[in-house]
Amino acid sequence: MEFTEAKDKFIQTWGTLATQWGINRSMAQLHALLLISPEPMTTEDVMEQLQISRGNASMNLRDLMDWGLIYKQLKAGERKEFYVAEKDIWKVARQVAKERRRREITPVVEVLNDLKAIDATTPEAQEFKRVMEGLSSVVGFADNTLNAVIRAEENWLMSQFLKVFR
Amino acid sequence: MEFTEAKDKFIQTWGTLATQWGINRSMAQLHALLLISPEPMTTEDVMEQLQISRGNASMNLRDLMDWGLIYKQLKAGERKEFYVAEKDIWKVARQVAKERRRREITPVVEVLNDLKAIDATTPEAQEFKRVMEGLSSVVGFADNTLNAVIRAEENWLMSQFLKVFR
DNA sequence: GTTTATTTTCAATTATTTTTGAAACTATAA
DNA sequence: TTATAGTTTCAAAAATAATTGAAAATAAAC
Repeated sequence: MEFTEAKDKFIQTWGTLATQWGINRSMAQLHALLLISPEPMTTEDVMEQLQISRGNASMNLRDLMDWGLIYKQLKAGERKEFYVAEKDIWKVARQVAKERRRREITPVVEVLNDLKAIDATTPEAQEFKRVMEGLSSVVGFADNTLNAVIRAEENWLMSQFLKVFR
Repeated sequence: MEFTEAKDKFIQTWGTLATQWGINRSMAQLHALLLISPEPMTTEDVMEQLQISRGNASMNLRDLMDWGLIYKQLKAGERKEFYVAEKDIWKVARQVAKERRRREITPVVEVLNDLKAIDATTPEAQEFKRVMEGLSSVVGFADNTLNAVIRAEENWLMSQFLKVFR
């Protein structure tokens, strides 16, 4: 396969995968592009490569910074801002795990805790409580797993352990 | 909190969470509703409870069956079809892990394998290859983790182990 | 066979999300 | 200070995804 073709396919594939996981395509494609770029890129660069507008680029670059996946870089004598992706791919994974946990899991854990506190008089309420308790444990498991990823660096053991389940 | 209120809050919360993970709201809400219902429900029942159309109900109930999260049930003497959710919450989790793996992870693994096979002549191509290899290992890790969940039943050890990282 | 109850399909509509682009803003340089 | 280069914002437009509803299909009952 041609390099240019491979690059396009990667950016495309990454964008599609992201969409299925609730992340918008431009954001994923920007990330993909910066990941494989050996050089820092300007807003102009990414706009041209992905054929997207300035506004779109600006907003999604900012979101990527909020997620801790890319950084702004200044070059001496240059007025423009350059962007570089975090290249340590495990750090990227940890960062994604961290953010999704914070934004999505934690709030749900709280709601579930509230919900399992109702008093179960009717059969419906009993069933409800049972389901809430079950979900709590599953969500708790997901939470632990994400934490395991987040702390994988400190826990060499973890990654070794998971290999067992190949 | 009132039971009816709790029920609504749960269905609402579940729908929102699902949206953030790329699953449509109706499907998630249908699932939530059936999960907490002690009795099998007809299409009419769910339409009324969630205030959605027949078409919407029909399509999403079918999707939920494709995901292996709910079952059709026939009642003697009744012409209508009844739906029940899989109530074993760990089975639900395994099923979701299984399906997402099959639909999303596996195809990406294949693409990445293709992409890391290009020959790296230019610095760009070298960087590209490096990133593809890194991503392969991360996606491989995700794959292993999902597999661990899928086989959790057989692997009591797994769940115990993850508790360490609480 | 026909009638009737129920489910499914899918084109059209509606809702939601994403993207655009130009104006407003910021900061550096002259 | 004013001009200039670059960035951000956000209302409007476009694209995408979800939902409706009525017609078609299916299947049980007669």
